[in-house]
Amino acid sequence: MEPTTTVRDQILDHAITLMMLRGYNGFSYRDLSGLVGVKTSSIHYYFPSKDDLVLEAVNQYSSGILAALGSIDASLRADQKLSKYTKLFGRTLGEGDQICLCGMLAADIEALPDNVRAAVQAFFKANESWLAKMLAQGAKEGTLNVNGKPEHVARTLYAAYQGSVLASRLFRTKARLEEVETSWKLSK
Amino acid sequence: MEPTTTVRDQILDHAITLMMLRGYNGFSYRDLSGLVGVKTSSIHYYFPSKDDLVLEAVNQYSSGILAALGSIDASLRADQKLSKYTKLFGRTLGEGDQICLCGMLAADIEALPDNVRAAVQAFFKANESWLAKMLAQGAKEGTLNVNGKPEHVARTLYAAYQGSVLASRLFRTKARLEEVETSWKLSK
DNA sequence: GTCTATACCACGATAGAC
DNA sequence: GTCTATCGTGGTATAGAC
Repeated sequence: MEPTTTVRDQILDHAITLMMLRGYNGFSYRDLSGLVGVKTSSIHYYFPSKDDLVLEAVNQYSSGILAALGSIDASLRADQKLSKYTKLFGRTLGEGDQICLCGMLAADIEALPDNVRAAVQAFFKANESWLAKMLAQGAKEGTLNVNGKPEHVARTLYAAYQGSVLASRLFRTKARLEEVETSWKLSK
Repeated sequence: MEPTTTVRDQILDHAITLMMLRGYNGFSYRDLSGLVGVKTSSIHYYFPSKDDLVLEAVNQYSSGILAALGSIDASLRADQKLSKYTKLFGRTLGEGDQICLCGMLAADIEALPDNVRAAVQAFFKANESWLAKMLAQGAKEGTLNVNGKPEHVARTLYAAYQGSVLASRLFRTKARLEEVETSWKLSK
């Protein structure tokens, strides 16, 4: 028996993928119509406006990533957690042509309503707060290079990940993403 | 006597500003028409296609930034150079709503032709190579936190700047950009 | 070099039948 | 819930007069 997905979920999934590829202004209801196999008017039934669609896409994407973050074994060393985090970020790259949905929407943010901005901000903060805890642990263990307050360095580290996934796609190489990890790891 | 700017230069300048604000798909010939005061057909006279316009915009933007980079006093300490670099990046933020043109186009890269991708890559590499030299100097002086090979750390540092300018706009605070600097500076 | 006029297509969105 | 049909708008681009 074929695993069934609702039309609504298919729309949402394709919208996420397309936005990670081309951004908010780079995909259309027509694109989704072709991918899902329903007319654009049916998509408006589920998501009356494009802004509605984007907001729900961010929420779904965010839930998925944060759940994966939460399932990282808390008993690992900090440098091991950092490796897991890099892998997680690497997965968003897909075939090498996608970037983090929230990084992409941060680029498009001036065209988006406030509720989307708030959702993207929340995603950033959740990541930064997870990284801050990890850095604090790494500083204590002596496994990571933490030059400053953890919450402070965490924001820089997260920015480095967002920037690196952008550069990885630009140069078509995953290496740039992995370099972020090694720039924070201490080899004693 | 009024300082005169050619129509062509005005188009280019406004195109750069608009793209730093809303990206490649977020501005139109009509927008430029309103800002410069000529019809869209006149813009096509100077830049036959939008891709032509973008390519020239990148080249102009790149020249300006790299010239500013080149004019940073070579005799400064590395940590002082880093501060100058942060200021340079902060200037691109404008009223707080703009990001680096090449960072923005990196987000839109899948919709752009190869010659634009090459130009954006060249801009990234030029910045990274400047930062690598600065980091090498900082490691020798003991003024900067360089954990790894300079060329390697430089790519991470540049990614952190690109990511931070994105986050600065998202959260409407310049502080995030300035944090990058302090994450690499050593206070002895 | 700038204009008017226009072609042509893509877009988001809605009304209403089924 | 999905469709057909359509509306209005905005987009890039071109032809041709001035």
